[in-house]
Amino acid sequence: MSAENWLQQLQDNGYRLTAARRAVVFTVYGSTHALTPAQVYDTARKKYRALGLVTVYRTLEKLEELHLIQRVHQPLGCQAFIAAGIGHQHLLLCKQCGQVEFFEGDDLDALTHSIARKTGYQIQEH
Amino acid sequence: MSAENWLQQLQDNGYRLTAARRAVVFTVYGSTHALTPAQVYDTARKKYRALGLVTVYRTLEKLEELHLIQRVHQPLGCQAFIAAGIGHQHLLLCKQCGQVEFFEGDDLDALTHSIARKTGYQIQEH
DNA sequence: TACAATATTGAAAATGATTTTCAATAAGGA
DNA sequence: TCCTTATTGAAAATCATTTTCAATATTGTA
Repeated sequence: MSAENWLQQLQDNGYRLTAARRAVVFTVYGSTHALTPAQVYDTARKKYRALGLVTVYRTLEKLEELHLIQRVHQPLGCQAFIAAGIGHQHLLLCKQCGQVEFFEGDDLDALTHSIARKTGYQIQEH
Repeated sequence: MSAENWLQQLQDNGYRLTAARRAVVFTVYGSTHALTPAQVYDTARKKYRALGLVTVYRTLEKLEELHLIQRVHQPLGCQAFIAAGIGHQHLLLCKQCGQVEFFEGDDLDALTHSIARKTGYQIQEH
């Protein structure tokens, strides 16, 4: 999955391709770290100066909707985003406190079941 | 560990005992769910009407400092708190994205090691 | 290629949560 | 009881996010 592919998916879903969106897509796609909207803004503005912060928020919203990025919660400022679907991801979600944890790897099913058995957590999503 | 014990710890650490703090302590201590500052405010004000939201923030801050409560990240509004140290808790923390997950139970050590081995996550805290 | 319909834009204003400031008050040691 | 000083709540300030809106740019169609 390439950055161009993300743009293609935006277009396929009826969204227009603009310089602003390209800048945001290439920024988030190219990062290995979770980025806050402000960080995306700062970085993407190096590619496209006229970019507005509002547009960053709106584009991230759409990328999340298409499951191209994943929302992640930081200990402090909260709310950061990172490219989704890198590898095969497993997600543990606590329905009570809302915390999530996800792992990459292929043979974690037994593990998650084990955790569910031992702790009472239910595996809600996978 | 009782609510009175929390008050004692506040006092032992040089903090004064006030009606406002008592209301906050009893509220958070008595909840099995993670509560947002606003929720703590609403509930605690039933015990002590004159309570201010600002004081809730300040008291939560101190309780967290003393490790009596734990900050937890909600999917949406973020920032909620829950009593810490209920049972024997294990905490998984991802240093990259900042997400945490904690479990109760006693025999998860083997599990966390296993997870660490399989996923490359390092067990940072316990 | 030119046009027209309309999605998208950035700026500014609005909102909502959290933090800071400050003068009045209350806790707790002497 | 008195005195020092930590704590208080209200209001103002700050910061992130969302909404509003008129100007602009994209894309399908001719």
